[in-house]
Amino acid sequence: MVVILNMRNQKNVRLTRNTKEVLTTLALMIDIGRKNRQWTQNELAERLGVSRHTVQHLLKGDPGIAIGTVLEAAVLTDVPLWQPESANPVSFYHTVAEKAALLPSRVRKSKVIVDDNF
Amino acid sequence: MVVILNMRNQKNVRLTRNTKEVLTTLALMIDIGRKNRQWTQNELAERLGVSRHTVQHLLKGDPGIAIGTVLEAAVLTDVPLWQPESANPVSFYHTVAEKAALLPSRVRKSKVIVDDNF
DNA sequence: GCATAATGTCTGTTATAATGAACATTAAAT
DNA sequence: ATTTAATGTTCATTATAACAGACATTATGC
Repeated sequence: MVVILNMRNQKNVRLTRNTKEVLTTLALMIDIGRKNRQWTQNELAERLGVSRHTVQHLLKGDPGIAIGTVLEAAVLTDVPLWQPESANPVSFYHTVAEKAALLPSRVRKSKVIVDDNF
Repeated sequence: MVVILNMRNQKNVRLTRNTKEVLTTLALMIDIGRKNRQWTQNELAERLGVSRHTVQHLLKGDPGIAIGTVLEAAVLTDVPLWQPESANPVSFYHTVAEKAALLPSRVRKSKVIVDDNF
């Protein structure tokens, strides 16, 4: 017998070890950027337009924080996401968008494709 | 006179053009991974432990989705975050952690440092 | 060592993200 | 062309992220 209880919100989303690793690393990089810029948690909160309370959770790697807020923090503190250094985000987006355009708009179970080289 | 109204939640967090770009690119990459794996939105939702509704918002680049959910989706669909190909996540984390350990635990306004090379 | 600003931690409240369900639409396989 | 599964869209409800505020702790600059 399997009982699923309240499988509804972020708190109950099972996170892989990998995901936790990425999450804490990202938070750490943002905090490093913040310190290098000599910003207090309050200053970062103001720049983001959120409360200090939220920033603290963000810096701890809380999985429940809105992704928009976290990415904005990453951008403000110059944390590199994909592009190692060069390769501006816009052109990278277009590269991805072009790949996406080649795929069918829906998935329908029949043939099997396992290929995704970014 | 400056009026700040309801500057409280994710909906009101101003996002940079850059952040939006990153957000939609990430969502697109996840969707590509999903399709390559022949997963329906429902299947992805089940694997994530969230509703299909949430998955749809996630795939549209909704900034309000919990970052834990989005990163988990990225991991499940093999979307690379930082490391172009090699460099496993664990060692990368330690590299960042070591950098962080060298910084003071608090920020106090006096001298100015502007350096953050990841 | 001292002063104090920065950070840690807690609480009650509010806004909203996430949910489930239902129905409409549309693209892919036949 | 037809069938039907996948996706799009809406809605009321519920769980919780984010909030303000207050106080405790502690690291940093002096």
